[in-house]
Amino acid sequence: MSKPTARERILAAAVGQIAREGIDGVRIARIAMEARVSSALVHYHFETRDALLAEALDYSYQRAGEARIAGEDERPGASHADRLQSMIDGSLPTTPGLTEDWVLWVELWLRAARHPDLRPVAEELYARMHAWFRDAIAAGVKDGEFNRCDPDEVADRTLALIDGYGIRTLIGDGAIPLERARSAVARALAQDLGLGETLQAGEPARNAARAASRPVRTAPSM
Amino acid sequence: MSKPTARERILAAAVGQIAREGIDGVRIARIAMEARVSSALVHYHFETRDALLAEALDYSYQRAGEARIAGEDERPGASHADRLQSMIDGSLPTTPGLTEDWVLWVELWLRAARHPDLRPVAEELYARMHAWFRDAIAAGVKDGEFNRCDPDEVADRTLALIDGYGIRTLIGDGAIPLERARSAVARALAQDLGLGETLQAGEPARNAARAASRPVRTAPSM
DNA sequence: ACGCAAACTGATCACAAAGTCAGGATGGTT
DNA sequence: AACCATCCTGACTTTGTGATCAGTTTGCGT
Repeated sequence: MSKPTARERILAAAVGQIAREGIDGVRIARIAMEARVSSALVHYHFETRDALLAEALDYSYQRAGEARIAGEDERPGASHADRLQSMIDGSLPTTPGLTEDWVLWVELWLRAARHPDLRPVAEELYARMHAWFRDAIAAGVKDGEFNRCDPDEVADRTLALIDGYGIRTLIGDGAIPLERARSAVARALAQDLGLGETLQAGEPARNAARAASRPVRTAPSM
Repeated sequence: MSKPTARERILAAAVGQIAREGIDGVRIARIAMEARVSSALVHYHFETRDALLAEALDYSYQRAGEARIAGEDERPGASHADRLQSMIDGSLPTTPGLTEDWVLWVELWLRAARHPDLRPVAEELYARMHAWFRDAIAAGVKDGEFNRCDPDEVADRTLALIDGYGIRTLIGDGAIPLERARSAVARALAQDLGLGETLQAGEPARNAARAASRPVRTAPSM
């Protein structure tokens, strides 16, 4: 991967521009400039503007989803709680790269809301994330690290919280700082799983009976 | 309001088109057609396309936020839990009108993420929603209907859940049906407030001491 | 060295869409 | 009736941009 081909440069420029300017803001002349090629070459490699955008989005979604999951998937010594925490971190807009992914993700939401034919794309991405969380939670339950619960439901709720808090931080760190979003999601998940206040320093529940006798916390902390 | 002026028809057409086609998809020729005026008149009433769009969005956001809050605000006999529940219903895309509002809302997210100067607009809308939930929760706590908790934090979490589940249903009823989203948000909130499984048939906590000795539920229901 | 296909370019076309302008209709005031 | 301001229109100009095309360069197989 030392010398990216012109085609790859075009694709990369397209992805960057979609994130920065939005799908509708993409201009092939600008892509050409950014990739240091003539705009005619863009049309040589990609039939039409829409085809280029479709391929760029597909490429980006695929890459983002895989990187997120692959990165956190096979970690030998980590506890289930640790894996969940780092997956949450990798799912919130914690880095510039992830923020870019988020913007594309929101763009997909919007288009899917308007064009039903895009919904399968969005649903598949959701399904992948859901499956990851569901399996991680189920595994933790099976190993006695977490309380008994419905992994599907907890996974859904966690995804919703990630999306909700993620959006909020994306819009402006003023409203909800990233760190607060992180801990809020983690704490809610820890609560669902019967851990303490946090995923990281999780005092494992070991058995549901003990958890069942623990008093409910009166306030979600201050 | 029997005879909407041409200016109003133009504005209404703009709002509708933004929701249907997206901000970038708006064509003033089409707006003119829809409002049964010439496209020159659009430019007569609105300096420029951007000015029209800005006014249309502002109008729509203002209206949506106010309608949502005003509708659920002053209800005489309702319990705090009931008011929360109906506010949740009014905040999820439960009707075609609300779905349209949602699409505009997501569009604002996207733009605010890219253009920091739009963030105050988004943050103000969030602040309004947050304040409503915070106050409603605090009032319920004060009256002993809910458990003691940090209203600010519970409000934030509720908003995050609304956004997260709302998006999910917006994208396709296939993934998460609206009804499941509704109950999921309500159940999570009920849990935070120390109620039973649901907001509607809430068994009031009355005092925090009793709530503190209640066992944590082992599973978020099936 | 030759030939040939793939990669690439500058110039240009075609068209959609925002914005302008000169003037016509309408309704109110004196 | 005469006047004027507001509302409104059809026709036109301008611009930005996606797409095309004729032709040039590059690299590779024989």
